[in-house]
Amino acid sequence: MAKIPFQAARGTRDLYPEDLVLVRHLERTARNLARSCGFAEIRPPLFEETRLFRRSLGESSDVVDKEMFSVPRRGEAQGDSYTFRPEGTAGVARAYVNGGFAARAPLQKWFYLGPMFRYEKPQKGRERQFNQFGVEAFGSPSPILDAEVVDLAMRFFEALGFGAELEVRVNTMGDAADRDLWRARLAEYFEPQLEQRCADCRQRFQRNLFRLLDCKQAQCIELNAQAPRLKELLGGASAAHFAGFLEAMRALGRQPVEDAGIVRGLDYYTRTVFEVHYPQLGARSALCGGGRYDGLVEEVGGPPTAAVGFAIGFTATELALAELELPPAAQLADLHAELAPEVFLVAVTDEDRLPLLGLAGHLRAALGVPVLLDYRDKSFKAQMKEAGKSGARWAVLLGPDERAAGEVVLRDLQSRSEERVAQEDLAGRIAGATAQA
RNA sequence: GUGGGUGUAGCUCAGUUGGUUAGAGCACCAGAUUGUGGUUCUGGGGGUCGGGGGUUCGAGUCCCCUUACCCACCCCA
Repeated sequence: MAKIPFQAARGTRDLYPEDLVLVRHLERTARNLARSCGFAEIRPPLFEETRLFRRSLGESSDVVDKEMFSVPRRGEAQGDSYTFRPEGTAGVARAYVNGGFAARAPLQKWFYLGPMFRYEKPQKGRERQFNQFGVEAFGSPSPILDAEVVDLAMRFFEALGFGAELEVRVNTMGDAADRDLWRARLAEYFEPQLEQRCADCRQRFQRNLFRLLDCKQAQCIELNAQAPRLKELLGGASAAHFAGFLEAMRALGRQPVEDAGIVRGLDYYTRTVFEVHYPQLGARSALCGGGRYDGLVEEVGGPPTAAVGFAIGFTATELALAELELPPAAQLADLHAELAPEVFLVAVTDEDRLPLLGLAGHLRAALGVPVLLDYRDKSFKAQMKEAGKSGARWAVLLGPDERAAGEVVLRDLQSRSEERVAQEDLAGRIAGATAQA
């Protein structure tokens, strides 16, 4: 490859107009769906004080341990460093507290769209900057809310065209007390068998006990079969919550798959946790993760507040869509039509260029549609070529004859038919024809 | 952080056992007589063969280093 002085930073990519067609489609789908469920958009800053993430995600999480994009502060006292958000929940919870919602309007259902940052080694389906769609609902411990949140995630993928194989896997992490008990039991159970387990598991035993449960090594899977199950240690309130959640899911017509291996990587989860999978995609089938985090708001300085949410990564979603050949060709063509101009103005001679510029301004103001013309001194014929290639519906031709008569030639580039139209009637004529079609 | 693969025009790739001025398709630009597009034809611009070093009479082709990207592991969206 030729020597290029600069390139996009590792793990980042440029989204060109062509790429944004799909991104906007995802965002539009997310916005419409979220709004229909009563979620309002929120946009917290892209970076926060580092300690917010340390506190909320947990010191031992991989994200905090080695994946943070942090920048030192300068000249501002000895403040904490800043970190570009590796996920959305912590910042949204912080915003909830700062906005004083706990006191004035505790029930809030919010969603966000935007980039997240993790300092990881990039590979397929993983970037250092990636977009997420997430929702967070604060102020209710009701399992009905959990179910509605999960349902929203499912509907997002359904709206994009994912088929009936879409699957939601659920589990419960219990509350803090349940988890302490479970952690102790697991430690007792795992310790004597460490010798027989894989090296990764011996590492995990120190770092994050729960992760031993979703190890993929054959011998570890076997050993996990007899491991103490949280479900059996669950306190009454947590058990009732999980049962209520499953019931609400059924009321929504969902059949969640219970999977004790769903153990999310961040510390803040309590009770309900879930992932949306599309098994057809194999190893990369997880498209969405989320759950309840009743302790987080308090953790970041607010009053005890129940909350539940999820995050969907667009990188994985885009990969999955490509795999499934979605959106279908016809819809994709419609989406790409956004890039095409409506009208392309063509000058027959150089003397027609300035009058055409005036006409362009007039049409843009009157119609509010994209109107293009040539800026490269192309010949009349070349301009026609460009008009055709641009995907414009209409070509408007202006030559000396038309100029003398105060008219233009309006050509329909699809039907190849054309007519002469008075310049003052042009906008109305185009608007009329478009409305008819 | 660990391991593997790849790196030739904007894009997708050819380049024989190392041998003269490095090619194709697509894209781009311009023409194919007088004011009309998407097909076709002709012509054109564009590459220090990722970078550095070495072997050789001679390297895109062999060796070493380096860098970027990709893929897998870890972990996750």
